[in-house]
Amino acid sequence: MRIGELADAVGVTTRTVRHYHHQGLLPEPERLANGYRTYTLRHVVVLARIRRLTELGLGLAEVRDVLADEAGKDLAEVLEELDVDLARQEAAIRERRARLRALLETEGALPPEGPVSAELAELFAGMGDVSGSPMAVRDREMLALLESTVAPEEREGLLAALRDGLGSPEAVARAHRAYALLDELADAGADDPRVARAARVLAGCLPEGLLPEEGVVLDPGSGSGSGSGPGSGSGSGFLGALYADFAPGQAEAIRQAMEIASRGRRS
Amino acid sequence: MRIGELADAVGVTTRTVRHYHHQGLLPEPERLANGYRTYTLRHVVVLARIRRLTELGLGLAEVRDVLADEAGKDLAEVLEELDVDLARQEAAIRERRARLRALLETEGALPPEGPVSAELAELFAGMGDVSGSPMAVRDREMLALLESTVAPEEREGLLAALRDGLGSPEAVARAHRAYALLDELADAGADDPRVARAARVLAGCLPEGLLPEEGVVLDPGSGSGSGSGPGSGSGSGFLGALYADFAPGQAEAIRQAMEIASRGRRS
DNA sequence: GCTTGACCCTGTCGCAACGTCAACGTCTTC
DNA sequence: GAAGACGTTGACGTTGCGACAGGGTCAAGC
Repeated sequence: MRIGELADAVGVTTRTVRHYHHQGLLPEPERLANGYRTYTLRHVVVLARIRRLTELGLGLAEVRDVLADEAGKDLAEVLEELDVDLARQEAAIRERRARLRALLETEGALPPEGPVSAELAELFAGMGDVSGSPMAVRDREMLALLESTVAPEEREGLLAALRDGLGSPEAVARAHRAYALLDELADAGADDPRVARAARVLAGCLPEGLLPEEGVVLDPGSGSGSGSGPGSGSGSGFLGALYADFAPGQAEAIRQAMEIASRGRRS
Repeated sequence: MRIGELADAVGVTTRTVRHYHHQGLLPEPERLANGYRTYTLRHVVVLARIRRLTELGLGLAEVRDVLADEAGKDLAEVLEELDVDLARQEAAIRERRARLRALLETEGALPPEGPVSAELAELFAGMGDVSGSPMAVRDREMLALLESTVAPEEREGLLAALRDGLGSPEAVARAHRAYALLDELADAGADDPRVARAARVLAGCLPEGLLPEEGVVLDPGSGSGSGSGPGSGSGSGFLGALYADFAPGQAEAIRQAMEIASRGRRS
């Protein structure tokens, strides 16, 4: 038998056969004078065994081990752990599919800020179209980001805080006003006279639990979230980038708003 | 923000970030005088979006397309076909796991000739331990091979034929006798006087439907199985290798047995 | 001023299981 | 003697990074 016949007999390509030779799975057969490999029935049997194993999902290295150990016994072990592995993969795929279906079935879960959870999509929908307000767009991006980076148990708190802050039509209207005022500060300095008013309106929108000092961690990736030191200002890291992304007037308004809100909480 | 901070914020490695740069998924940010990349909030947002997409199972190329198209619309299409793809993967894994469990739960399905179906394992078990007979061992290997290479609809016929030929204790005993006689011919020539007797006993074991002229195709991989020409003897291909693997006396006995069996069928 | 350690840079190899040329020899057949 | 189907070795491409190698840069402590 030559290589093509062997390959046909077992239903693989000649490339595969040669690959198995190269990997030491299938012994190299005798060669004819012209260099052609000549296979025997033994090779067909072994190749078919290799295929049965690979089709179960074993890697070639595992197949080699199984073949070398010349015993059916620890094949069982390999298959057991393979089953565990496949179970994990299956679970992973199912979870992905579940999320996929949730995304596809939820109206509004797919737009520009990328896929978000059904819950967040609902909150976004409640705010209506915000494409006219850069601040609102940025905010939605931030929320999408936070949702995906925050630990699962904190995620629920985040969503609760948002529902708290956007639950009523009046709250939504307040939020829109705040966004509008901040948008107006797009090229204002920190000392702009409009800053104070924007800060006051914004403070009225900040839901409890979203202040950086407590509740939901605003700095994804900071892990256990130990206090980031006193007066962690705008120097570095995520919060730094957050503030750096705002115009000076906007940043100032936000800082003031947070101060107002946290004073309100203390009282 | 520097690359490590960005990576921490989104929960990936710096290597991943650089990889995304290289693949054009994430735009290269400004560089500091020392060559360090300095990221902004925009990059965090985009990186998080990339992650959300990859975690759904999208490939980087698809993510790039989705990001470039700057629309949520055909994201839905991509996700739809991704779902189809995942469904196929999930089905494949489930089937493998089903086969795995069948193997692990079937006593005797794993020994030396490799994993075989539960049905075939049962037939093997019915024959008892054959490790003392090279012919029987070879035969089992052949059957394992055939089972795995034959088309599914022919497989049932093969198993039926085997059950037919090994169904009764007497049939099994006959088979053992035939194996023993063939084993004795291991180094006999084609003209050995014992050949005729072995052929007669063997002919009594051959189940109908296993003769090469009809029924189950003995040549796996020959596909539609058009007649392999007149007098397809021992020249080439699978059947050639099959006969080449026997000692001359054995091959002759088998040939005679098949002739006897097919004469018996014609009458 | 020097070391140490924690960062950053670019570039390359490795991984799994083959597919896919490339460039060439060989066998058969018309 | 030329075509067409086969065989040979060898090398690169695929996916999403991990793991080096072989360097700079920067802050802190001696």
